[in-house]
Amino acid sequence: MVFRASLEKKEEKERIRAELMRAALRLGAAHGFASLGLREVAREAGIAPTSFYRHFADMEELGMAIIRELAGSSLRGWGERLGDAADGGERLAALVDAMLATVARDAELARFIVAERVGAFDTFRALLRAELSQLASQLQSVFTGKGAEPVPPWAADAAVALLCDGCARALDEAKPGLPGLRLLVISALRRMLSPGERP
Amino acid sequence: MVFRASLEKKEEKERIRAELMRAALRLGAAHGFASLGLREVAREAGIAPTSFYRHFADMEELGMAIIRELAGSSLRGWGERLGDAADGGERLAALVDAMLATVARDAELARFIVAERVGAFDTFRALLRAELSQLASQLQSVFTGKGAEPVPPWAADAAVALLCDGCARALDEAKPGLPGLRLLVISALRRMLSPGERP
DNA sequence: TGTACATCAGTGAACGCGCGTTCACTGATGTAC
DNA sequence: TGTACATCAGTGAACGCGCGTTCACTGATGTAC
Repeated sequence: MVFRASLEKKEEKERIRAELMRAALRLGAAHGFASLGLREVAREAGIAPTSFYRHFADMEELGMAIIRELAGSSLRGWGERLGDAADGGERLAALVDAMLATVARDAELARFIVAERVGAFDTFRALLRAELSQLASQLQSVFTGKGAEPVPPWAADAAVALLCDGCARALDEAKPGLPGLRLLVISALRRMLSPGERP
Repeated sequence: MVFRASLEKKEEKERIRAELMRAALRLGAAHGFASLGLREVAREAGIAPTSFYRHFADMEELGMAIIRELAGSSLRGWGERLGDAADGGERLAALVDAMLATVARDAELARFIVAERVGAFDTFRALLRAELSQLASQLQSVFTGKGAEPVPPWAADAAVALLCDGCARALDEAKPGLPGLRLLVISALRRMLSPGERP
């Protein structure tokens, strides 16, 4: 009973903390994260402005939590999908599908990732670069293992950049389910990662 | 005399207008364009807050002017350098050098371009996409003309994305003159645009 | 078991401050005749 | 040439408003004994 009550209290705090992150993503997708105010986010999350401080010291700390927790788990999910598939072609398709699934399921988070990756906030760029470099490492090892010619690190980095660009383009598509973009991104990734392959 | 005086007055207005754009780029590089206020920009430009309205209706209009005038002319410059060089390898080097020259000469503008290309402001994204798609068209025609295999449009778009990613990476480099990045970007562009070439 | 105390998430009042915008005004320059 | 008027970039005062932050408080939950 004591443990249960304790869990409920901590869960409630965690719920509000998550709500603050969601509120920031929701508002940030519309006007940009940099333009958000603490009061604006608290209002959207349904709490008093002063309660914000029970969870984060300021907006920058909130943004860092979004990157480490929400963006990080999404990007790690992409990497896992990459390892699941069987051969090279399927692996790239699985990776792109994971990316497109994030766009479909959580467009606000996807916008945050592609925007802050190159935005004005140094801290956010550094954290996202660290997350994305892990994906590049996975790409490199997965695609080097099978073929003759090893994938150079710069090609893996370029592939990640192409994936993020595809993510940004998917966010701007009028019809989200349009299959054209999916194939274009897969083609670009294949060209970058397996330049020696010819049909 | 009448014409000369008229020119001087218009030149002075143009000078302040340009100063407003520069001030916005300077401040935006530090905190993000979306976070900028009209008063903050006017202060940085050395004019009274109310004078801002003599040039732009609001911050969005200022941003659109930055894209159309400053960013547009820089990007058109990249495309011109692309046409100048002789063969394929030199052309890519010239393009990347033009991009790196923009980073060196005007890092604030470069940051604005790469950030707003994928930022939260729909208007800015659309305008920048239009500018960059011209560069993609030039890439496609230049690299299709010479070889056997035509460059598909998606590869030209991907090359532009790689160039912008290289621009963002150059902005984050501690040592700006470091030649390593230049070669990496050229390699990625070559792989994307001439997949059939083998030494 | 009950009692007394500690912890801590959420709150409302209050603060000083900078914001975007309006308005009427100044003064230099351009135009008409 | 001079004179009278129009234009218009820049300005300072003023407005109401939302901001970030502080503070002391409430009340539910956890802990000690």
